[in-house]
Amino acid sequence: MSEKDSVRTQIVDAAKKRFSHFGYAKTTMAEVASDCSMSPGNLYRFFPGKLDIAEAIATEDYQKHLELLRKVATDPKKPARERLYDFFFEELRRTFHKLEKDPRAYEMAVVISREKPAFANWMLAQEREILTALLEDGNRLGEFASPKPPACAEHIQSALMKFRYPQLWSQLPLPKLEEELEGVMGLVIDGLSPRKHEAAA
Amino acid sequence: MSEKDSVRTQIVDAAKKRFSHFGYAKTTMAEVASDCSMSPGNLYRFFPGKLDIAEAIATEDYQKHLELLRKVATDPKKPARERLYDFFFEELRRTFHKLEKDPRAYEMAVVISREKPAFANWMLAQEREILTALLEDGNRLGEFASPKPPACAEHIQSALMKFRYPQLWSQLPLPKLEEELEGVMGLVIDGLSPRKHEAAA
DNA sequence: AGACTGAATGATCTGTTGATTATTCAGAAA
DNA sequence: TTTCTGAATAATCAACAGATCATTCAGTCT
Repeated sequence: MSEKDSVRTQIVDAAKKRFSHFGYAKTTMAEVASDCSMSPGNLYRFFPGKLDIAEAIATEDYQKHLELLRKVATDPKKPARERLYDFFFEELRRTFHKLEKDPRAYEMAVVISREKPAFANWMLAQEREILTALLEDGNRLGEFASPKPPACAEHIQSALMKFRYPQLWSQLPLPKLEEELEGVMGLVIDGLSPRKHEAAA
Repeated sequence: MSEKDSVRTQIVDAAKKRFSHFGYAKTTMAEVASDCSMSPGNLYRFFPGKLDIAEAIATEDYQKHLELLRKVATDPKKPARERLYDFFFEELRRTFHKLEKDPRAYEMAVVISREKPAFANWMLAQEREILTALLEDGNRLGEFASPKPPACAEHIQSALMKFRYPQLWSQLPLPKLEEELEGVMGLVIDGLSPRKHEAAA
């Protein structure tokens, strides 16, 4: 199976080069196969289809991002509230830069989320797991008072949806988006209701 | 000028019938003109183009919705918090029903928001005005503690963006959406942070 | 003059034809 | 037997022609 895995990564690497250079639509399976010195038919022994190669690339890339998010969410030097901010700012900045300057990445994002909606759901679920742990941690530290962290994580994701696909919603520049994210997170964390005394920092 | 206005409404009415019966794309200016017993060219003395007729229809329709929202937001029998809930539930339900059962309305919404992005901004701004007044009222009643109502209204709109275009984001059924809206609004109003004492109802 | 018409214009849509290309699979190679 | 090939298939895409339609405007009517 290690043999198979190595062929898989060879295919993924070849496809990655092609996709990022010429775009998803403009690269053919025959080209990827030829880059790997194999026949087009052989690709299908490793992937069900072209789209699944793209998904493998996206998954690999997203895993790196997830690792960073996990690091941000568990930084022992910072209070939970700050980690929550960092989490979503990291999210916004990554997406923005990735889609802003790289039309190839944008193309792939569009194709994958159209043809593989489950992938987007999987990403949300991955992050929700991190978020849930962060909320539980915040509860433990007395910084948050969230009765049902998993549901709450979902609500936070809903509230910040706009910042997850920044260029889909608005053509706002990054600084403006950051300003708005700041404001919305302030609401989510502190709410509209008055406090009788200052909340714990 | 009253003469002109009456012709305008005649045109809008004819277009409304055609659009809702056959769809925006499938009705021609010639048909609308003929329904009004006038030549196609004459339409352009009253509207710059076809899209502007659609915009006039949408505006008229939206005004009714706005009136209802204003009523909801200022209901003297209810606390501000409840009015805020009602406001966004009303918004969600209207959009959902309108776009759900009427593919013509959906088509027009798509066309207008693609070709006239300013229109969507105008709608947001209208609602933001109502929302700002509601927040100020809530502050006055001691129910809210919003330092800058106009900015805060914007943030609330951002957080609830997902519920403004329900079918664009998710294929969730209305009850699921309502449940989620409930959760997000809870967050926005009460926040994640603990309260030392119960907030004012 | 001012209100209107309707033919002319050019942009956009529709349907069709001929590639191109993802995917399959019968069979060759190992 | 298992691994791979590459021709065959079917789906999708690109380009083009013709038709349709939004928009304009020279000219008519009142």
